[in-house]
Amino acid sequence: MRLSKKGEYAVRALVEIGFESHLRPNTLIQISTVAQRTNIPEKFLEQILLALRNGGVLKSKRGVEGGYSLAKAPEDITLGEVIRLLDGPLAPIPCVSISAYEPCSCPDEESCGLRIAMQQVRDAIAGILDNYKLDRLIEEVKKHRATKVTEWQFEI
Amino acid sequence: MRLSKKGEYAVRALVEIGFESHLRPNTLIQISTVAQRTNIPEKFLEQILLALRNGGVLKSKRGVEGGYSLAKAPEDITLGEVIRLLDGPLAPIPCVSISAYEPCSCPDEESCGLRIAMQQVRDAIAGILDNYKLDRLIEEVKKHRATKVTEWQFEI
DNA sequence: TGCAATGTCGATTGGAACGGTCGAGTATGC
DNA sequence: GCATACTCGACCGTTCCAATCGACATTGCA
Repeated sequence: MRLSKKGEYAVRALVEIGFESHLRPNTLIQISTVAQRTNIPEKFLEQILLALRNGGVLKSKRGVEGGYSLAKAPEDITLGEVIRLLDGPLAPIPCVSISAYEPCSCPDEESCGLRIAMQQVRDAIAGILDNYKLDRLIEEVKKHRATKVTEWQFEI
Repeated sequence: MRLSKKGEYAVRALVEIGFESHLRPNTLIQISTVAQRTNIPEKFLEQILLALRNGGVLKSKRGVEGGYSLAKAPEDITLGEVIRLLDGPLAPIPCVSISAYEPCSCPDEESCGLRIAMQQVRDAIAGILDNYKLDRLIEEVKKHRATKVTEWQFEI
């Protein structure tokens, strides 16, 4: 029941990007900057941000003074959306997935007890992650960094 | 957020074994029989049942007329226990795991928004799976098979 | 006692997924 | 036309997964 590094990094990067555009609206932030601040390998982060861009969560601009910014408001980006984009369906087993259903090998799907249990797990996970919006995470970071903004300012 | 085949098979096999000892108390059931009825590759099932045995969920008897049976009452076996035995911790990321905590690479764990969200997911998953007992699954199968017991009887 | 049936266990394998890197290509602004 | 950035595809080592094989230990029974 693990979240992959890609999913983890994606959320962390998005929070950083969202936080930046909260501080300085209408500015772009570069991959290298995000990588430094979040502790994520730069080249790996690259393909994650690209996937987020193709998924419509980020937008980018090339060339000098280029970079990334959110493609929509933080309150319109859910964790569920982000994680699905990088890790695939949330459902623990394909036979309870809505977006990517596939029959399982069990002799009788209807009477499969595991399926009923996993349906509940799926609903619980989706219920949390699809209602967890990016703005909530950014708020959390904002609150926390405000207290140590003086030390933090000089770290760059 | 996937459940492995091992975890999936483990639960399905346990339901079958539990169902058998409900029908015919005090009898043992062999790996080969379970494999046939559940559609699980026999040799793979072998190492799963072994793990369950070492985890105290099953007990076995060797030799002719040997086989497996539950080591405790179905109402004392939870899905959480079984899945943890074969798939490790339920937590999506190690930094929210209780049984296998490990710090994550993020710069500030305390203000990490992802961590807070994942903590909720962890609690939700554990809340469901640790309260889902094997007897509930067996009951489900019993109810369902009762209606077609006549056809089913001659399949063996 | 000896054999066949059965469970136990370790080693191995093929393949996919994961985590990560490299280098060439392309758009942009000055 | 050059520096700066994103884009894209190939690659690589490791780990994990699902599954298999073969050897061995134990037991029941003739």
